[in-house]
Amino acid sequence: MGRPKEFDVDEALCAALEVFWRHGYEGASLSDLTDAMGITRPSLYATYGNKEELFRKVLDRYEQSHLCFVADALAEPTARRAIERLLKGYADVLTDPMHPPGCLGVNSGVACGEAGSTIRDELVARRSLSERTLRERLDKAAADGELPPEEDPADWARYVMAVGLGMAVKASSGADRAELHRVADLALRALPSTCSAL
Amino acid sequence: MGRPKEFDVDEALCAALEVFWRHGYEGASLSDLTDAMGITRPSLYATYGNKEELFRKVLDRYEQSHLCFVADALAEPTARRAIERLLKGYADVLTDPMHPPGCLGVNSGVACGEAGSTIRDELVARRSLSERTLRERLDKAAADGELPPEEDPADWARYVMAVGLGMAVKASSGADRAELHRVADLALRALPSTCSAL
DNA sequence: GGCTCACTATATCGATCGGTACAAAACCTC
DNA sequence: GAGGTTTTGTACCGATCGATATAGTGAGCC
Repeated sequence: MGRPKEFDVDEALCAALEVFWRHGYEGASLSDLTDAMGITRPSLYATYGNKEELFRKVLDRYEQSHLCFVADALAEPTARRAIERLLKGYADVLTDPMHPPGCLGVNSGVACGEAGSTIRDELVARRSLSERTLRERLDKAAADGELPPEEDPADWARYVMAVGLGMAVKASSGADRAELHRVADLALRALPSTCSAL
Repeated sequence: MGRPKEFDVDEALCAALEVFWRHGYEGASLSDLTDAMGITRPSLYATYGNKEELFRKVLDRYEQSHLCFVADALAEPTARRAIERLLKGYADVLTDPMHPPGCLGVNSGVACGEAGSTIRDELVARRSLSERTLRERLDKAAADGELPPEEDPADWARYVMAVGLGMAVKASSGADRAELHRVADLALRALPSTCSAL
């Protein structure tokens, strides 16, 4: 019962994603958002809560629709293949002309004012979780003998994450897909030879 | 003639640097700045112009007082030593507990609203200049035979920059000095063996 | 001492920020 | 249709944004 919504909740969320992606969390104003989403301010609050909750919903959608390649990458049989697919897939997302350049999480969470500190913490936590997931994959590689015992999986996970984050900043600055793929190729050269043998 | 200033221009600039470094360009409000600088709003405008000009002055000071190690690093006799000193020195600055974590330029320039777009462009240009300077150092390495002819100095410069930028994001997220040094160590492993021989 | 000049402080500017109160409009059930 | 419920559009809230007008204050010069 009651009056039905005149807009598609998921479609509007997608429009909000575009705005947050381009301008970051604090850089995106409610006017920017409502304009892009094609809805009015009260509709936004009634449907998504407030700006912060909307951003969290956008984040979830972003991860499951643009970062979904991560799970497949980690499922690759070798650590080298996994890391390569991780970095190349990330490079593709960061420079896809269909979307704003760079990474939503990095664009929104590097620095902020007082208002965005909780969002910043949330993004730090999500990145930390990603690194942990990668480390666990590399733990497995170490157990399989793919990573020599003198190598620390945590160090390698941190290194791969750092390269990815750096690619994200470079993408925001205008780097294109080919450039980031070359970055990934050079980054892969650091892997121990026992990794590249497979 | 006239009434003398009651504050030290350079000291106040240093306080402004701290605020911008911590909160980014847009995240730092004029109230944050004047409070930290210990001066009133009209004094700020009379002395530094406006927020944007103040930030540019802060940027210049930042580069010459915290990024001054770059010139020394590039002057190292070998490319490997240069890159190592570049990354290690950068890691030290990013995690120096005397200052806010991360890089002023990265914290301020990844994403922004409408107001900060000219600042963003400026920061992109400065990073581009840094990468160009590094590439020219690697051109020399290639000419010296230190870098094999099949290796592209531009690719290596881009890779090193990406690693540095990634370390900056990780530092903003709480990574410490030792962690970033290990990232740098792994990044250095990618270098061709002809580089590491020296 | 008077004068000039640069700096300081208060108070405020219009614009925009995130967030809502209110009432008209559109749908359902009965 | 009538009543109840939800969404919509408008208009607005207090707070804060960057930026100033204006008046008062303190120093050097004649």
